[in-house]
Amino acid sequence: MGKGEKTKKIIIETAQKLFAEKGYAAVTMKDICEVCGLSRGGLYRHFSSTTSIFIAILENDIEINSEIVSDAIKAGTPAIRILDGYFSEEKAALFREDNGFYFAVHEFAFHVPEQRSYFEQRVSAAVNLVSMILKYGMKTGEFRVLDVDDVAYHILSFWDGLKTSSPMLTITEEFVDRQIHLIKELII
Amino acid sequence: MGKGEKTKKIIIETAQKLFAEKGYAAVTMKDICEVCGLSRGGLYRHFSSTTSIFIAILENDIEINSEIVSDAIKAGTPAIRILDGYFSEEKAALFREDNGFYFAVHEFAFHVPEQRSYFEQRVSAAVNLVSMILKYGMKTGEFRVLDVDDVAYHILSFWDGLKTSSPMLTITEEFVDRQIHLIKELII
Amino acid sequence: MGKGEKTKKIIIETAQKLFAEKGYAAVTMKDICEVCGLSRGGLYRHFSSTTSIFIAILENDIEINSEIVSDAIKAGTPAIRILDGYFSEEKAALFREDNGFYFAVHEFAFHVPEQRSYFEQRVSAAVNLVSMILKYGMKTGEFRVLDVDDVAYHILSFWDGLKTSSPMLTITEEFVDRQIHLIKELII
Amino acid sequence: MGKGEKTKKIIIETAQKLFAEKGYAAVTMKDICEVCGLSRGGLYRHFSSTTSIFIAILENDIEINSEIVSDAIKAGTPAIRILDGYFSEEKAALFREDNGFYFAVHEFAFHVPEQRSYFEQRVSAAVNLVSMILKYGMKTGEFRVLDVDDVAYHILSFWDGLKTSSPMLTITEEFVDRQIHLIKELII
DNA sequence: AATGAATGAGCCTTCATTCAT
DNA sequence: TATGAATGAAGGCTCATTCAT
Repeated sequence: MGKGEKTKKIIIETAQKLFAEKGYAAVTMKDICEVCGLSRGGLYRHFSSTTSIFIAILENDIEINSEIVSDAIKAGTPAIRILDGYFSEEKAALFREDNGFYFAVHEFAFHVPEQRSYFEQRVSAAVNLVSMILKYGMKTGEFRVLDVDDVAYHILSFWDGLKTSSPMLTITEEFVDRQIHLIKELII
Repeated sequence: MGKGEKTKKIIIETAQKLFAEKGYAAVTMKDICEVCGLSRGGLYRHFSSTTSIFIAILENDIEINSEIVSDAIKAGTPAIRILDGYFSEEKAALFREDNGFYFAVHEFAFHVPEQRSYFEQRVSAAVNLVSMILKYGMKTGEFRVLDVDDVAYHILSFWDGLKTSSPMLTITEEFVDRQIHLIKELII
Repeated sequence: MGKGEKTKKIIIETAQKLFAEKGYAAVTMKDICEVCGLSRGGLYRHFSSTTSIFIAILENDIEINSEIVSDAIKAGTPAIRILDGYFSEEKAALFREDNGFYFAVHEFAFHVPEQRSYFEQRVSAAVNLVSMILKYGMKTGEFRVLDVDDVAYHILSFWDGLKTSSPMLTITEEFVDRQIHLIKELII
Repeated sequence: MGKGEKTKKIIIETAQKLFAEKGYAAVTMKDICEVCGLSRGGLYRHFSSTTSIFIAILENDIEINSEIVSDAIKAGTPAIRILDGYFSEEKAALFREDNGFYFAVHEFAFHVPEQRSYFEQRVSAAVNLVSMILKYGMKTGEFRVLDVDDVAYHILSFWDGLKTSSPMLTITEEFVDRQIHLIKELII
């Protein structure tokens, strides 16, 4: 990896933390310079705007959950186990310190309409993931839902609401566990 | 209402539309001057920052649903009818043009931590409202839920996710109707 | 004249001197702030670029020679006298301290192609002026030229060359007088 | 010619076109890097500023007209023929695409006073050239002028005005031919 | 109450210039 | 010789904020 690539990687990783902390709109190029320990000109050599940095973060931040899930399905893991895995990851995300990045993604999509495709991709990827698990659970006879896609979207939307608000609310683990329990009742 | 009060009202109403359109962070005092047709000094006579204007909007925007619901309960309206009313209002909000204001409220809460109480109040008021309906439905025997508060929060979080993302996604009426149907199955 | 108008006038007049001194391309908004004793924001309230300031100067700098000449013609002043008057003004311009403004106008026309109309107007106005004098002199029998327009353009081009180079060369009064004498021989 | 010399030559030639197109003041080292296909460091190895590059261009661009003219005189070519040759070269320059370089030279002289000697040399070389032709024409009895130097400077100044403005004005060949004709009448 | 002129701070952006490789 | 990463200074531009009118 060349020197330029290394710097780019540092920028992407450091900036992501900053966006998680301050949201999308409040971050300036100057802020990013500071946290990266780079001069103005040095940062501009690699990125010309916060928008382009954010896009680079999104491209770098592709979730690989999908593979984990399809591998588990191939391996014959019980659907409920896979679902639990998914839920515990989502739960963990709620309590991670970079918890605010999820909100920043929403803010980015709101403020930069021409880049909404990234947002839409994330949403549909997530819906597909949940759908995949549900369909598999239907096949194994573990789950019983009326319309897989609707339920998948419902679950997604629920998590979305929770994750978007979590930086602003005090949420306890027990509370999240009860919510997870509730969803599981809905589909079993 | 004195002239000052009138101007204040105009500012609050006009600015709310602007926040709905551009979100919280992107709106400047200058923007508000322009849409209100006021000069800089004129606006500052009434408000000293976008934050204070946003707070005034929030205070002005207190939802009166609560009364409608409690009145309906007193009147002995079937719980399912009340719930349907609530849902159709939420649905309507998704397709209103000021659809983005809901997102702006989240942005405000994220960026102005010291004012999160407004956000928390809104959330808890909404949870209480749904709780009230659910409890009433339990009493009338129309609904059957395990834990009223958990379900209320679940429903809230679902709507929250939907409303927060709706400005960025294309959502159809049929889709929302199916989601509402799904929730109703969950509690009946 | 309102306060804004006054400030605008000050900017136009002060900036013209600066352009005369430094040329068009080398002048920055910051420079103009400094010479005008205005803050950045204060200057930007009135003009958004050096280009717009330069245009305002050009609009303000319309030469009124044309009227002087036509008045003189109406009054029956000998053509040679009118021509002498024109030449002595041009000569004076060569030795004035704002001598460089003429070059700045050329620079402006070169660097801002979309605004060349101002340059073309100046050139054709000047040609017309000289033409007018020559035609009058032909009528009074004082001058004898083959083609009035060609000679007018020739004279203009000569002065243009002199004026454009004068800030960079050391030119003496005697030299200019001899050149004027030469032109007069050409047309008499 | 070593590799360094070759690169230097490329820079000088490529940069001259750029100066002809954009003038002196608007060209940056970065621009020159780009048109030369050189990196920043690569360019700086040879030249340390746009000024030094411009000077190198001027040194490289010494006109050899003088020799052509003196050779023609030695060969006994009629003065009018030599003058015509000079004029047609000047005319050609007006319609060449690097037409703007002449203006760039003026700009350079205006903005870099400490290097005006190059400008002065060019002017006096040109005056001398025309003087030489005129004197020769006087000797052969072809021309009749009062003061050779004054007329030479007059002619020069006329061309200078034309060449300096030509990038900004639309000039036709017929127009230039008529102007040349006019000058010839002046001296014959 | 309201206007709009002015200030000054702060971010954006582009370069000239240097330097390790 | 040449590359391209990095610095830092300079100028552009926008705003929040104040103030005389």
